[in-house]
Amino acid sequence: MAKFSIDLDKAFSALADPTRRAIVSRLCEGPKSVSELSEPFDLALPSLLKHVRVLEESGLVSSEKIGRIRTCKVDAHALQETEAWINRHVSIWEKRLDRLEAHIHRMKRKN
Amino acid sequence: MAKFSIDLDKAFSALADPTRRAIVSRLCEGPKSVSELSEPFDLALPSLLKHVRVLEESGLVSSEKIGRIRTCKVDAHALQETEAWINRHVSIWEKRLDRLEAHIHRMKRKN
DNA sequence: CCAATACTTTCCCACATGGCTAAGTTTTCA
DNA sequence: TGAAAACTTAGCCATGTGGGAAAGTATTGG
Repeated sequence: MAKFSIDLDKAFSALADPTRRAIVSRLCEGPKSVSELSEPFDLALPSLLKHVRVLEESGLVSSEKIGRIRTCKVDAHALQETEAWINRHVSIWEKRLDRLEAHIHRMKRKN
Repeated sequence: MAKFSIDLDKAFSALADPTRRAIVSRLCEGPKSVSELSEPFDLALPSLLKHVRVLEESGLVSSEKIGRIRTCKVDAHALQETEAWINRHVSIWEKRLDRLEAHIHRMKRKN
């Protein structure tokens, strides 16, 4: 099976921070420069930039610098992969939950 | 709107650790005691216990101590809530991605 | 060509996290 | 009752994370 091109550890921990979830949400509205991105946050630029770097490392966001402006955008491909993984994982959980419930049911019968 | 009873920050950061994802997976097979849980891991008991505590704080796992044995299990309710949130969020992302793609499409036309 | 703009780098700090060992505590069983 | 089992607590350590200020580096626009 093909290896994941996204890293779950990195994806989950990237999304564990509310500021970063907000950044992803804003970028879903359309690409933005670093300073545009920083507007709604009460954060110094270097701090915001760190969040952007974390999101880039996770593969959820990508950016390109043209002239003096770095434009950031959501990486549609990575998002779709994340979504695909989530769907798969949720279905695994569902199956296991069914088993768990069946197990609990059996236990109750025995009492 | 009703407040979430699970905390996204905590849920995501709980799942960001591979050991904790493995614990959740094992618990999906059925409830387990702390020492049963620890078997496949090369971890001292207190370290494993810390992971369990993190999962409990996130609401994904619950446990009960009877006698000297603490039995841990996946919290089906919290899992379903997490799943529900994920589904909702993915659909928000999809809508926004559509908008993003439409935006890119418009940009391309202008060139 | 020089000032303003837009990052970027380089530190620094406080606190959280993940690991450990050692020393409890509480139950259970012989 | 007294040792073994199953956690639990306390404390230590190294590393990672999220925040900042200050100074540096390109790129413009006038």
